[in-house]
Amino acid sequence: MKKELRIRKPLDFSHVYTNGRSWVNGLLVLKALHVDNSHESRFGFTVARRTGNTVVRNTVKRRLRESVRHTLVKDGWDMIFVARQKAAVVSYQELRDAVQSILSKANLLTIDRQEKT
RNA sequence: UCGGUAGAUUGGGUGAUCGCUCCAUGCCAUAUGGGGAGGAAAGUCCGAGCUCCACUGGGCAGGGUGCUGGCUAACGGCCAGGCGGGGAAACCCGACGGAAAGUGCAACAGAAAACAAACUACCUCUAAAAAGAGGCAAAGGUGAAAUGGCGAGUUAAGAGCUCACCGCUUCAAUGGUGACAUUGAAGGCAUGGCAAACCCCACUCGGAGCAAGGCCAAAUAGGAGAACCAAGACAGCUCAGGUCGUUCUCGGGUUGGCUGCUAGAGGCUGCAAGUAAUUGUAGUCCCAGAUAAAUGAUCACUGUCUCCAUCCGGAGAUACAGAACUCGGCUUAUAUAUCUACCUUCAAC
RNA sequence: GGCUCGAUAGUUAAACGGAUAUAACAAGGGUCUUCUAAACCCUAGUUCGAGGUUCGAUUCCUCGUCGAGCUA
Repeated sequence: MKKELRIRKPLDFSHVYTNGRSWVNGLLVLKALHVDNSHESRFGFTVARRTGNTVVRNTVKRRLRESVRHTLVKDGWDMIFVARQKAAVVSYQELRDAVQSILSKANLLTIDRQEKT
């Protein structure tokens, strides 16, 4: 995922947390805020310290990033995925299904659900 | 062999597709090539480099280390040795200076807990006995710890009171750079324990940390007037000295980027010096640089181990853990697998 | 990233190296009461974990675990 597509500033994070809508799943929490349709959507990932040690947390983040990369989403949103504690245990496949289901619940997927190549 | 001890290494591999990040080259919507976690990257327990602040003198505190010799940039690290303890042995462990400078502490028990004393006893005298006076500290019991140990002599009974051996202290000689060891002589029990209690002695330590520090951009009035060294700061406290300034009146704003940043007390191989830690020298290599955090995801084949199965094969597991300025150590966590050297109480051959 | 602290009943705290680890509140049981409250009595700690010093450790030292605070 390119640097421009990641949410990087603490100000942006707190902005989404306070003003964005949220959806919940068994594994994930999604916070999203509509900004502007002109540019692509940006993503942030949060894994709490109690989830596990650094290796586990990094692995969860990488899997989340990878599964979002393989999913087509609408433009113009800032989204933050917060991993819950169960997300450290499950496999990549389950995590990816969770990401897709929570995005469809939020109605942020494009109609064509095919993977990017 | 089993079992054990010490040290070292390893920390799965190959390929495909799709990505992330840094560097180089060319081109500027991108392409090609190359690099991309560890032995502990961890804990932040020590030490150093590097950067800024302080660096004028005096006084008083405070921290650290603690057998000896060496290594090192330095160390609380390492190597070698001494002493003490543990083990049958290989080997392992040790905050291992000072208690004859001073102060303090030792609950309960016990007669008595540190400087002298005497509860039950033992002996002598007065005496029928009880009791009293004196001698003594061998035996008893208490306790974590009890005034050298053991044997003999002496004695009213006993006792380093005397003697032999052992221990202790002092002195001398020899060996060793030294810690210390060995030998000899003398003393005649003085000098109990605790310093991870205060403390004394020797050596040593300025403070803060890459969010250090530097540059740029943005923003802004980086200012104006009055008074004073009274208070404050200059990084333990204090005195003197110096510097910054401080107080009152009027009046504000920022949290981005670049750099530091990776060629170093560097790695690997050989040779030489040294018991070793380590050092010297020759050749060769360039080996992460992110900043809400890169080093990944999926698939195939395969290595190792476990279980199931007559076989073909199948299922499961594959540790601890993620760089954040950089090194040298220490400590802690760690599935396995491999190699080298050594030991022999018991058991088997 | 760096620095500095702390951990004791369920909670908040106390403790001179020597008590059966103390107090308040909470919880449970009992006494009292027709019942409840109040009052009184009783119960419950691996002193965060592992080592060491010491005759003896909550206390002193070392290592670890967890939790706070400060620092731009």
